[in-house]
Amino acid sequence: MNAEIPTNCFPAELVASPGFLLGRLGMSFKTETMEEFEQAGFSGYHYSILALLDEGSRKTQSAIADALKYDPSQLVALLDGLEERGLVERRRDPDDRRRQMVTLTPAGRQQLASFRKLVRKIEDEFLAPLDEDERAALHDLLLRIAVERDARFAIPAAAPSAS
Amino acid sequence: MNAEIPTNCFPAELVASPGFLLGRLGMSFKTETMEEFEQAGFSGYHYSILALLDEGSRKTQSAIADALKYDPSQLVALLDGLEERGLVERRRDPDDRRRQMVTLTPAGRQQLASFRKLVRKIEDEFLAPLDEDERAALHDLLLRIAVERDARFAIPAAAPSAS
DNA sequence: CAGAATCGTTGTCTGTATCCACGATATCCG
DNA sequence: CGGATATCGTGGATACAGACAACGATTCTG
Repeated sequence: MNAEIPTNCFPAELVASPGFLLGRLGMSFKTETMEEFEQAGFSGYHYSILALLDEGSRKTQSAIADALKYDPSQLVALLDGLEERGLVERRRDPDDRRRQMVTLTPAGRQQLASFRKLVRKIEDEFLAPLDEDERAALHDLLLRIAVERDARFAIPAAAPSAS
Repeated sequence: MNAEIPTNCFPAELVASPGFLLGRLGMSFKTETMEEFEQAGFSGYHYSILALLDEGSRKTQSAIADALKYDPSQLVALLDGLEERGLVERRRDPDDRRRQMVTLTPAGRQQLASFRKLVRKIEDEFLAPLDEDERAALHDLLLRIAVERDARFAIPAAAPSAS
């Protein structure tokens, strides 16, 4: 009858579910972002770390791991990568020599700016079918869900009116 | 120093990004769903397969794999699990004995109903902070992005009374 | 000062997805 | 009709990230 309904389409009942779409699109976005970052020799995790460091100046590794919900052992390798490229510095906290204080270097800040540009590009492509208002609406809806589920999403009011 | 900004919160610049929220929430939803299904002795993939079979009656394994973007070898194990429980049947297509025609059994249909209830529950909890209209708005926005990115999301017109 | 706790680090381990090779069957083409 | 080639489902091997546990160094507690 209709060659228009190729067998290869999703079950309508799944497509009708916001959760399913959320899962698929979220995964999709994450994958794409990761690919773009890897193509640049980094991972999305690196960006998150740099962004975090840019806000609160000095952080210990456990603070970073805690904020981003990364496994501490995972964080070691990530910071190694960043340090090798001179984007962050690790120094022992003189007050507590168990701790490593991680700080952003000027080169790190520069790299962060580059990351931001990349992320904006990816996001812009991804949200292409939506206009400005719709993107804002989407963000609002998602944020409300997120905050409900994890207090870490709550904006500290001091947000620098990004974009 | 500032108890107001607990160190364990996300960078504002990430929270301000719809893409970041999408990725996090999508992953979160997927994980939760998977946990719930595993707790019932299944995986989310099983649900997708059953839902797909419920729509187009007879499907070959490659058609399923193609529609759901599963690896064929992955599908084997999934169908094994479903078949062991008597939820689907595999029969050689007499017209092409290479093919396995997979069909839903009555028990499979029953299990599918149970899955639907479970999914509805999970989704309802997840979207708790949103009312009906907002959920619809969210779904609409996500769907538009999804369709743009993958034609398989296009609804075959036979779905709601729309069209 | 002794014991317990914390921090960063290393190594391991498990589960998952991806990729490849195989037997069976079907199609194509001489 | 027959041999080469392609497709389908299957099983096995591989690669890989994420979770977990053990360790030295340091600090805190009593």
